[in-house]
Amino acid sequence: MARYRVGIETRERILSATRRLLSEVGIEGVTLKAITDQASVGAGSFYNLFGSKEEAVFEVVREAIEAVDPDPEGVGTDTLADLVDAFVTFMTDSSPIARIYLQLAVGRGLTDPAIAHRVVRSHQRRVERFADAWLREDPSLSEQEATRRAEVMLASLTGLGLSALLDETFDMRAHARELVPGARSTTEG
Amino acid sequence: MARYRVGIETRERILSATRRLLSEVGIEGVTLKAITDQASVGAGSFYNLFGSKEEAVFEVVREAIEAVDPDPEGVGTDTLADLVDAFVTFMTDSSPIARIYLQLAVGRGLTDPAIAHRVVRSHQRRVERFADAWLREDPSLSEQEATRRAEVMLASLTGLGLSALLDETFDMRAHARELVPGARSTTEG
DNA sequence: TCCATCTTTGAGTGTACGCTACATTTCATC
DNA sequence: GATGAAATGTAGCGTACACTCAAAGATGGA
Repeated sequence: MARYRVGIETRERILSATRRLLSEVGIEGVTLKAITDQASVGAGSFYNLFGSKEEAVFEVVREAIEAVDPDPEGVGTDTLADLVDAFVTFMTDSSPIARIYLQLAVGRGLTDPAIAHRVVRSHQRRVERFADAWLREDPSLSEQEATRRAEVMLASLTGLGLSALLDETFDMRAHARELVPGARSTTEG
Repeated sequence: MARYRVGIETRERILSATRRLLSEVGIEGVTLKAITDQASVGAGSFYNLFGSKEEAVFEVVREAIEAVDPDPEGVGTDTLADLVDAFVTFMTDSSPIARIYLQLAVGRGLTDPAIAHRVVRSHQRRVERFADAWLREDPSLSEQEATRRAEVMLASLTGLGLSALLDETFDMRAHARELVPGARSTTEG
């Protein structure tokens, strides 16, 4: 499937339409008709390239989950402030993808154990990364304590991100900055 | 509508069935047939008492949201620890309803501005309540600073709650306890 | 007991959905 | 330009859903 140039382009138009619909209308608004209309493609073409509607949705969602992770190259070197900053940027600048991610994690993850598992796994990877940064920040910490702090910090960031997505006037960056030790009450941009 | 005794009883059977379905099958499993079967009622009876399926679902969720707040009579007296405890209890003990609440707040709020507004409003009321508690805990705080801390605290609780709902092994209460100043590292139950 | 009013029933309506069948057109290769 | 594979558009299938309606039954004040 999708061996020729046009087929590949069509596939991308479909994914793009699906992504857009997911972020703007939510998972309930993603009907086959909506996708094919948005992509200017017939239903037959769709099923020539994807096995089911879910398959296209999953593809988009998979990309969204991966996009949460900040700059994979920086593993083991970035500071807490870097990680927090990357998370905030993801939530505010890439808000359509962030919306999809949260909608998926909450909307489907809470009922579908398979999705819940995926979300939890990627969450744990992020916790490890934050815990490492905590240890670098304060080497006297026990590994357990670092993990605990990472867990709370990520939970806070997720909650703040949720507020930001629901309320456009919410200044997520300012609040998030307060989570980083040593950065308290600084007003620098 | 529902002026006679039987009508009132039917209404309650329907709400009860809806509540049960919401918590056991999730919002997607709540079909009219499921509700009316579960309540042993014809579709016509349902529409004699409710204007739409959404109306019944909303009623159940509204009741659930009210249950989040600990003892509304105690406004202005409960401590931070009380408030945190009530939130944790809601998330862990009433987890089916908490699931629905989060699913609705996030799943719908992210796409429907009207719902987003409702969620933000009820969130702000809770923030005020937490801010008051912060001020009582530490009267030297400015109102602004108290609100800021309340905001972050609630975000953290929401995030931790999400983790708890996604991952059954997650100990939300232990993590939440660390958010309350002065409670650090205590292990008392 | 009567009877106006409230309540229940469930077959039926319209609609939206995911998906398929298939005839037609476009594409890459020779 | 002939060929076969790939890609496309459309009409429509079956299903599931929320919701309606007319007729029958239950209720309770007089």
